[in-house]
Amino acid sequence: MNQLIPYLSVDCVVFGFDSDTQQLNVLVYEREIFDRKTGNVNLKFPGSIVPMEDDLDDSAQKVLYELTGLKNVCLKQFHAFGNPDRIKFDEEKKWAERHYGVKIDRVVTIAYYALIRIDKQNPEQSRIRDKLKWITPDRAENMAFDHSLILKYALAALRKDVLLKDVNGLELLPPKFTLAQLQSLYEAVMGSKLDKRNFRKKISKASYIKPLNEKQQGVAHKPALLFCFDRDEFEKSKEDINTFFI
Amino acid sequence: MNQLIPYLSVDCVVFGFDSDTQQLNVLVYEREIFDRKTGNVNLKFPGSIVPMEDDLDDSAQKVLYELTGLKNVCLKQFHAFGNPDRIKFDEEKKWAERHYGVKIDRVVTIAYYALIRIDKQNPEQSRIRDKLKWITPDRAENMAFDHSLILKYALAALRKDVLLKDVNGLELLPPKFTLAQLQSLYEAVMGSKLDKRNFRKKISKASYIKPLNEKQQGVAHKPALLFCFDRDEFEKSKEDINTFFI
DNA sequence: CCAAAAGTGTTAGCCGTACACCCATGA
DNA sequence: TCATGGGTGTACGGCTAACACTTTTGG
Repeated sequence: MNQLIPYLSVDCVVFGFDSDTQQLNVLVYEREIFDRKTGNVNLKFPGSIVPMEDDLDDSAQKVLYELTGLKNVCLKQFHAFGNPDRIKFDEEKKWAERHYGVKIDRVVTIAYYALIRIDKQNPEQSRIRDKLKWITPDRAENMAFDHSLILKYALAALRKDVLLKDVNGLELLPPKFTLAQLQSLYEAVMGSKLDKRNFRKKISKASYIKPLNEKQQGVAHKPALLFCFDRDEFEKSKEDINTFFI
Repeated sequence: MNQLIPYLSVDCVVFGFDSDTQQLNVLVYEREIFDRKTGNVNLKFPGSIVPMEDDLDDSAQKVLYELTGLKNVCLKQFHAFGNPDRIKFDEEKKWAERHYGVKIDRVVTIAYYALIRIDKQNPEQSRIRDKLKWITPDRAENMAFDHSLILKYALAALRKDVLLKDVNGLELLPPKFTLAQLQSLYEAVMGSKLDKRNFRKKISKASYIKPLNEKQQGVAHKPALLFCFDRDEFEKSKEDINTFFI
């Protein structure tokens, strides 16, 4: 028997920021199914079918928890993908059927992005599972289903949300960070270079980014002052946006 | 038999702008079902269940076409609403079942907003059906299902998209418009007052808003110069956004 | 003492903001 | 001639953008 209405799933584009390479990364799940070597057909974003009784946001949080052991992660729904042909091949359908144990012809997915810290010291991070790995967005062509498209949308949504402070990119940084890390994060998200002095002048006016009395340690150059992020001040500062771009 | 997976629907929040009252309006469908007089429980946004073989965006376009006779309307998906309890009452379920002819326990809806011109001269507008009416957002408390919440999200999404030029508010104005109309549109969308002279200075720098050699007629005051909107210039001008709000 | 990244100031032009009066038209 | 909304300019302060050298540390 074929299904009569589309299945519903959530998929999570998990962003991390690697301060060493100064690049955004995304967490992908590696399926070991096809031996076609074209592109990244074995890579997909982690997701799951939404059970009849579960809320969408809860489903997404659950996926994240199972992957990373993290709770209360910054998670944002950004688009629903519902092209009837988004599961392109029969073998994809079979994979999905094996994976979920139901017969599947069509799945509409609600996509979320999440911001987490890539933090090798953090014990919770060790829960990031086998079969999951970080890749950079430019290596994400030709993923399974329409997941390369989902990533494009996720990046655009992240950029938009950061521009309007709908989300805070600082979720991607460790609790104590340097201005250089912060700048390279903004550069990675916006996809453009910024002037160091002008950037610092601007940031010094942001009440929600606060200097600590603490410096970097063990670096072979002048140690940088560490800063932290004040969530409450950030929330307050959102109200000041009123000008529009012509 | 109860359903095993959620139904999927699209709902459309259709925005229009009334230049006379200088207010945003939304198009609502009036159900004549309940005689509870609490709030607007009989008002909902037009929508439909998504058939197994239809694309989400196409479904939304179809809903709009059936309502207004308009094609190629500016239409933007902004959020999926999937709380398992969003259809709150048994009588709501029964209404939905009568309306769609299937047994319904849960519906996840993908919400779109659309921008159309309220234009009494336009013959296509005459196709706006009985049972549909324009109301202002502040009169939309307590609508059916979670539609009051959907409206809040729609307004926020519209504001955000207009701020970032992801969408053009000018879709709400007639092809030839005055700067006063344009200003009151921006004020309505942003929810704030703007200074006339400063607004005009800003607009005069926007390459995509072009003066015509034509004036208002039949008004009991100095007739205003008419302007029009250049879609191509608008698309080009999007690239200039690179600064972020601190 | 060398390499590496941190940290810092000035200038010029542009943009946002605040503010008040005359003009063209139809009634 | 009056009521109505259209249309205009200026000055100030703050922001953006462009640009290069000194400082501190570990190796």
